[in-house]
Amino acid sequence: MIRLRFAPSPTGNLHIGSARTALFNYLYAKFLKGKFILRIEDTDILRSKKEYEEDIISGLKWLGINWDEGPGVDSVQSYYQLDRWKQGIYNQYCQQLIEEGKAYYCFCEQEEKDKDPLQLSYKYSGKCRTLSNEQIKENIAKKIPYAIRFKVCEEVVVFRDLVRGDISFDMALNGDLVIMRSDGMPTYNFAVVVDDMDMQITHVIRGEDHISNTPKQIQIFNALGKTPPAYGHISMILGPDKAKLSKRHGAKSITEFKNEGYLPEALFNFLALLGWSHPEDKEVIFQEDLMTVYDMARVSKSNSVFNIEKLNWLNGQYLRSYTAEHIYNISSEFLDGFNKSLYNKDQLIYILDVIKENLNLLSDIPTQLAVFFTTQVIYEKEHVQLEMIPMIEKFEQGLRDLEFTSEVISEYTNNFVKENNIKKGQIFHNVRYAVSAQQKGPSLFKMLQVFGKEKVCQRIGNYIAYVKTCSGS
RNA sequence: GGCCCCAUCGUCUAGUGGUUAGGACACCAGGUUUUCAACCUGUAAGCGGGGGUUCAAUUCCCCCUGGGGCUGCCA
Repeated sequence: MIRLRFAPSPTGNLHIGSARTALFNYLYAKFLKGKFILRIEDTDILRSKKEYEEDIISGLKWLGINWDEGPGVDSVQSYYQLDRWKQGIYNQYCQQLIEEGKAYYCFCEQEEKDKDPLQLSYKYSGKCRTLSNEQIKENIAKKIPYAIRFKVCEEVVVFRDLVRGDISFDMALNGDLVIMRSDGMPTYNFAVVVDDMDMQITHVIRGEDHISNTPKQIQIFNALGKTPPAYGHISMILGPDKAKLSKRHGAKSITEFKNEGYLPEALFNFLALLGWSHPEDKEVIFQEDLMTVYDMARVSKSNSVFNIEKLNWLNGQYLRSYTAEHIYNISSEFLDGFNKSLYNKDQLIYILDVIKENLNLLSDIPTQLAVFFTTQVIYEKEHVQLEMIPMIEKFEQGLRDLEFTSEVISEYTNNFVKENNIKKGQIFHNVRYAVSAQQKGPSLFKMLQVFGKEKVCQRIGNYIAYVKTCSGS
């Protein structure tokens, strides 16, 4: 059975980098027809917060990344490390290692390494490795705080990375590592191993920043008598300055993308393309299709810069492919600011259909919509064309007898232009300005239809009056 | 400092010894359009440097350079 997992620590919101890691695991699990598991690594009690956990969970759900096992899914076991710690799981395995002589009590004080920046290569001496049972008992009796260290084997560890091939580390360069802190909590490297082992994880896809943790985890797996999973390390996402995208470097949370009007499908698609490519170079790919082709063999090794322009384009592709009704259904928060009594639902959907082509983000809606809701049009002298006034007056008169649909108005306008021998653009421009005081905007006839005859004629009248006042006649 | 990873247009990438080095975003030009956008067409733009191996290197090896990561009783 194939089992992959995403194991975030709730010490921050779900940001673009960890969302991508989750997505790669999810997609690869689906590609292999396996299970995808969500596990919360909350052993850092100081920095973990419930609100972050909620943000991560809701962010994943919003993106459409669903887990087969994990929080919110019925199960006998917990997928929170804190719970598992309370059940004594880590302690049990730790005890096993101590008994087998593979781990030991360490009474050394916590190292302070930040004094001398040049002396960075620090390695624990292994001082407590050789403590006798008596000394250990004595120290415990004296209530000297202790941690448990894992005896690192001084060997070369080689593993075959799913995306990079063979990677080797000389473990003689590492000191023994702490697996249980003096406060009784397991450290990351120990807890992941225990959990991945217990949960029978077969493949671990994670960020490149974990490469150097891998040999340590492999040794712990071996010490526990289990085979480690396959590891695949994906590249990092970089900011426009090519620095690692982190919270302080403008790594936006998924919630922010949502609030800014991005569609989950588009973000999902975009993230899948960041460090992976479709065998046929496709760019717009739906989730269901991704699941059938998402092979790790097509994951690229180098870091990638986050390119917001492409995300915007992709978002527009998705948005424009939707019906106006669907857009209406998903954009309520961007519609909230508008006076609902002005139009009914059907009219609003019609308006959305009119402005749809101008949309990249859901958040573009308010700007595009504004012209339909303004009650006051304020003209400016410099945009006025006095010489066109007689023509506009005539145009407006003809409008009064029309059935007020965009098709009819369009036909009328075409004939009007022909009969009066004027340029199309002139009439369009002036009418647009008269009814909206804007130089540009949505398709004119559709806009007129939405406004309705009464409002259109009234505004044109106002405009004519304004121009006449301006000209001082 | 030590260890590890990486290196194709501005950006995301295809490419696994012989290609006119392909696509996408952005850009620029043209078309279409009442405007803006969208859309269509086209242009421009790239293998970091130096050594090898080979009849032949973007592709394989080494060095340099550059970028990134790790070097915690954080994850």
